[in-house]
Amino acid sequence: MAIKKKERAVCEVSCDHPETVSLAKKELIPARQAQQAAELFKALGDATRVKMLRALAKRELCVCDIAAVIKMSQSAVSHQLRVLRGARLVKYRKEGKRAWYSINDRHVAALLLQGIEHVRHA
Amino acid sequence: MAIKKKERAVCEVSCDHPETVSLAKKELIPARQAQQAAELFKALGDATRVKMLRALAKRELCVCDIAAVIKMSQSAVSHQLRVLRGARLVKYRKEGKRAWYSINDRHVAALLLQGIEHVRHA
DNA sequence: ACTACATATGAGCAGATATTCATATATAAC
DNA sequence: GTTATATATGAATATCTGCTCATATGTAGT
Repeated sequence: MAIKKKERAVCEVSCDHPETVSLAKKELIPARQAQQAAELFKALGDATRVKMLRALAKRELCVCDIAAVIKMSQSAVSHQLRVLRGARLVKYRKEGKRAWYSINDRHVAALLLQGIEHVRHA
Repeated sequence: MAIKKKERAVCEVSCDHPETVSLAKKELIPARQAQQAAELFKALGDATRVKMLRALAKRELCVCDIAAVIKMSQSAVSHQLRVLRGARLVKYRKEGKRAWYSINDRHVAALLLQGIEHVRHA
């Protein structure tokens, strides 16, 4: 009974196809990788950030230029840039008062564009 | 004064580089596309869904098998499958009581794997 | 030192999200 | 029909997110 209760806590149904399930379990993505991939996609999963990244993929821009281009407040842009920095999707350099942002590398750009292309043809 | 207030509502700073900004504005991704791409990435932006999709990319699985593989409740899996269906990331067929799910197409699989590869080498 | 400006950040709030629990729906076996 | 099983879904809840507003930090010019 204790055992039955424990099993229920994990999975309350029992239609399992043992070989398939054990194979799939062996090939299951490690939790850490899944979490990191999810965080990457999550950082891409906001319309404001997609607009920003798409613009930054074309050219380096300073914060207030980004704000002007996508028509959002400087504060909102700055907060979102922090998210993008945290996910290593953008890099930046300081020049006097300005901070010039650009997309981090071509892999990020490729991923972004692939997502955009996918919805364009769907 | 009314005008100044309106401008502030859009962008309260004024360090714009006019040519760069107007170029970037011209190339700005349409709002609708940005929204759709964001929704696509958002659907990929959860560790549970990444695990599910990664498993479904390898083979077709029924709901309770998915639950067993990723060790989550049937209900939680079913709710997440709805999200994945909504984003057209998975397809399914009914066979008696069972629902067999698989990844929708190779573009989705490619996008997923590209994201996973990116975090693996980062 | 003082002012102006560009950017970053913390608090607060409104809306979204992921899970659990209970239940509904649908199919199959008896 | 009744019962068992597989899946779907609604409600409730706790957590997270994205924005605004106010303010802090840092740099340049006077």
